[in-house]
Amino acid sequence: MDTFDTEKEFLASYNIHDFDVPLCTVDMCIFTVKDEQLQVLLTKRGHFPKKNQWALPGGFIDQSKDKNLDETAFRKLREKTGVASPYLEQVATIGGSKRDPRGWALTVLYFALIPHEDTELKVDASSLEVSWVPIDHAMSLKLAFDHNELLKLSKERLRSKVLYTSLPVHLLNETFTLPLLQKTYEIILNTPLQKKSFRKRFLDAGIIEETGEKEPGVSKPALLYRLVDSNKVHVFPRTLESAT
Amino acid sequence: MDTFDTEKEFLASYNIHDFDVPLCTVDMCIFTVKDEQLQVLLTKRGHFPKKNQWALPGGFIDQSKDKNLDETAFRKLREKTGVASPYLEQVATIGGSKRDPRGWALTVLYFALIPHEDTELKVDASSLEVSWVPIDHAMSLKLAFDHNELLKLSKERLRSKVLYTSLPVHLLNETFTLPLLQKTYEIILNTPLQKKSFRKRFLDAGIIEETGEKEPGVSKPALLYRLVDSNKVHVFPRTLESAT
DNA sequence: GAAATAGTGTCTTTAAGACAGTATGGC
DNA sequence: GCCATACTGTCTTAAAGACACTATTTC
Repeated sequence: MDTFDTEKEFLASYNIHDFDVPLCTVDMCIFTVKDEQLQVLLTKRGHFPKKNQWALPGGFIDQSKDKNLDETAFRKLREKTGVASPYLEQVATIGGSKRDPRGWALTVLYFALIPHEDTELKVDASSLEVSWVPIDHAMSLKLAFDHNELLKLSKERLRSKVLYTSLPVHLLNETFTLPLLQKTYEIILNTPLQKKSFRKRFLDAGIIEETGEKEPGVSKPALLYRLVDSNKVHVFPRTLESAT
Repeated sequence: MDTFDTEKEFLASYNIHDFDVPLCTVDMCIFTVKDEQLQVLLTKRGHFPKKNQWALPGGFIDQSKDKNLDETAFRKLREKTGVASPYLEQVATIGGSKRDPRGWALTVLYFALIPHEDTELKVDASSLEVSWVPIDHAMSLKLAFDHNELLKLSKERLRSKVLYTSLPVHLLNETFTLPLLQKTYEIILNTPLQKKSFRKRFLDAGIIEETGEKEPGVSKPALLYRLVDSNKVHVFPRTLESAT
């Protein structure tokens, strides 16, 4: 070892294929709220392995297209949904010898939040079908690889962060009403919330502002709000007391 | 594509070396509190690339030894410190084309918390030196690869979780006093805390119990406590109001 | 005016911050 | 008894929960 005098010499002789390398992918848990339900995007796999099984969308890093990991995730999301500006967050990285029949495999799991109105589902070459699936139903399916586990991790991360952050805003359109936002929280947490404290929480935080418009509806119109800074996630000083 | 009729046929012809694969490593940010300072373990690299530079300990997945990613992290920690039961948590996974001269490289970053009394630093084949370095000093060094960035991420994750969890308990021995625990929080957060609320927080949470022993000292001895469940991290309902 | 939904007033509860006071050990 | 440090009492403050109340729109 280290028969090299300089880093340049070392690099000239280095070949990654001399080593055992794990299979390496990015998988996405893409969430939206649609028909008063939290839903996740699933694809039916078009190729081996696990051909014809439902799975989370994902795939390999493209070393020529992706300058970094986040770009891989953005690309996957765009390929399936056409959405360009989601909320995106890493959940975890799972690796092991048993999770993929091809060998030691590692996947970087992301979750994305998008307003479902923005999406136009695309069946690309790698999938036979692409569909929104209500989360409880998705969990009851037998997904490919360890994707049931990945989905569970993502759902738990989402639920726990919803208790103390402004994340669900990213499931709505750019302008939204407070009653709709509260409803979105309630759907994700599966529990009713107090109107008064919910409104106070957001209004005191100074993270939203009135647009001046109102949402017309069947009764009294609600004020429309937008985020003051659409890239910032607000962390509240206390968690909601939510039942499970 | 898909000239295969069965998954078995597909797998028989699959060879990972037919594809562009990223370099894949695990890096560790190992924290302890020693001499009233938050310190991190650094190693001076013994091999190319970045030979002779200080870096976070880390290395490749060993497909024969490591059944999953966490085992790689545990193994790395054991190799450097001899510690077998740390608190271990994934921070993030960073990947990109520019971070390693060998090519597109991905690293799974973990942080570990250990009581420094347990450690026996080991200079193994891969490093010339291994040392605890106070965090501020470590950040001022020019570390190998993007390890300054990895260190910053880990430090921020630690600081933010210390505000609402019981994490720092894992920096202490199995039995500890509340004044020492408070001191540990204050060192990490770099701010004094209120004694009364700090004690109430822990005692009301029901996560620690008296051992019946006392810590002898220069004045009134403090009661010794231990964790009721040493594997559980407690999440408090509110964050501490800490200045930066 | 009735129905429906948006939004407010106000009281309670919980847990943190501030800070002064008491307790208990070594010497 | 004195010092140092551990521990407690008690008041204040911030933000959530409960829930009844008022406001504004469509019909």
